[in-house]
Amino acid sequence: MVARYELIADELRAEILSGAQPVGSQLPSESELAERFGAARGTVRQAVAVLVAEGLAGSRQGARRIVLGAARSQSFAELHSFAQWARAGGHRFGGQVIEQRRRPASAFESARLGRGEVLEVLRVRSLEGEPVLVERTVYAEWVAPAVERLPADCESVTEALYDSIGLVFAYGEHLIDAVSAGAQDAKLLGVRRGSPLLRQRRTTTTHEGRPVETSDDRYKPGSVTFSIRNSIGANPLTRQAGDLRF
Amino acid sequence: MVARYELIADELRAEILSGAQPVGSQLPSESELAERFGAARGTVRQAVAVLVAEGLAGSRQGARRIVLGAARSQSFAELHSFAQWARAGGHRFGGQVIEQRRRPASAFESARLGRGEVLEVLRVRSLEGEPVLVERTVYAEWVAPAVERLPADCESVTEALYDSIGLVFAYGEHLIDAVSAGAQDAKLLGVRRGSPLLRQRRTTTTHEGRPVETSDDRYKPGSVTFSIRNSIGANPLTRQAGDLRF
DNA sequence: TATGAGAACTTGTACAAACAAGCGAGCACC
DNA sequence: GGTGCTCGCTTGTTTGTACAAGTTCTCATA
Repeated sequence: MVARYELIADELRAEILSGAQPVGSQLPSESELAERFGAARGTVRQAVAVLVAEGLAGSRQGARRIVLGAARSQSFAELHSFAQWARAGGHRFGGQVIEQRRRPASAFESARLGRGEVLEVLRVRSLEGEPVLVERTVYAEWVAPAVERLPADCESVTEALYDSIGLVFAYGEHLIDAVSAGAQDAKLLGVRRGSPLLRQRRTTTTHEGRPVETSDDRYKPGSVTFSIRNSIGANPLTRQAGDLRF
Repeated sequence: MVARYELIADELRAEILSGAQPVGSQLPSESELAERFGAARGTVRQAVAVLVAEGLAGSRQGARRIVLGAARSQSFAELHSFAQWARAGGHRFGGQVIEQRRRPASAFESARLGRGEVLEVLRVRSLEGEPVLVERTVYAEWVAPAVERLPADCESVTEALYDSIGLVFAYGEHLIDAVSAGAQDAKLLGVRRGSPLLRQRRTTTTHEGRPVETSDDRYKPGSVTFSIRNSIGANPLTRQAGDLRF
């Protein structure tokens, strides 16, 4: 069942994206929307809260909400899965496993994924036929068998794991910085050694908080950009002093 | 006045950060918390929603909320202002204007900041005595006079502008990618030309949605990392195909 | 021992009502 | 003409209630 406030949010979002509510304009008041949709004010509030969280609208006490932007933001799945992101954007994409092996977990890894063996996989993902991303993923022992059963050119690991063992990636933590390309990175991405790469290190867990994987993803510059919209009172991105530990 | 749910959120957050609620543990149910704080369930719900939005806790229907992480996330001010961020982290920091001049707005800039002249400022920010950030900021015409009045070694531009003209930065959009250091970047940051830099391009607006500035900030690698935590149903960071237009 | 139904618990959605607090326009006054 | 105040509008906070929907554990049954 889809919630009422989601439907209302969808409708309002569509108006913003279509330009019916241009950037800079004021949204109708909560009471007006409540009347229009025949819903309680609380429900409408939840709906507009969605838009505010997406960065489409801005809100402050006493004044009407204003439209801040008209760009669609992505779902968790699209952020997590290269394949789902690329597909949603209408891009041509692919993937290929370069190397894959089991090994004992390092101290750092066992702190995140649990003790025992881990499965390390090196993949290259391409966009529009060009390699843009080197993915070094380390899977926890309990998912390793399922990952090993995947074909080397598996398009979407996320979807394949869901289909095979019902695994759902639910939470992620991401660290973003820049590094210079190592010899292997350079070769795989077709850039010079030492050229800049955008690095995204992530750890993903299931609903229950059980860690599934950590990954070191390196993007060729110019291929991908991360984007966030924030406001006073609501912002998710943080900046950390780098300590160069890993 | 501070809202009740904020106080409750503060208390719960403190418990998580202190380790009284370790990562992976379950939070008390809403009814338990409601009783403990003598508040309605709705109020408690708002409080835990804050923690979920901060990425500290995870939530799904039917199951108890679990603690996901124990790292403090930052306020908007800390993300926006280098000075406030550095101060909150207890770092030694500084800043210095290298160059500053007015010029007509480019087509790209007048689309964001409005027509007319703009003020371009080149700053270097340092952390623990070392230069870590080159900031190329372009201010809209209406804030230019206030910016020009600032001293060259102004520590916090954000705070100074608030004090002098009551300007509040309320909304921001951020694009993050990696670039290689140009000759000027390299000289100012003390790195080799071509070495990787983490770039954050941002546009900031006031409460009313009026654009104030756009900036191109370049961080020395290893000095600063961006971090976000996300989940199914709530994630603010997006990935964009790079089009190298600017 | 496994399986399935069920009950208890927990979070999600929706409505209604009331008051607090901030904003902005309009108006009176100097 | 400008200044300051008031009033209406709008969003923010809080409480209470009811039901929907998903999870987890227990217990009876095959």
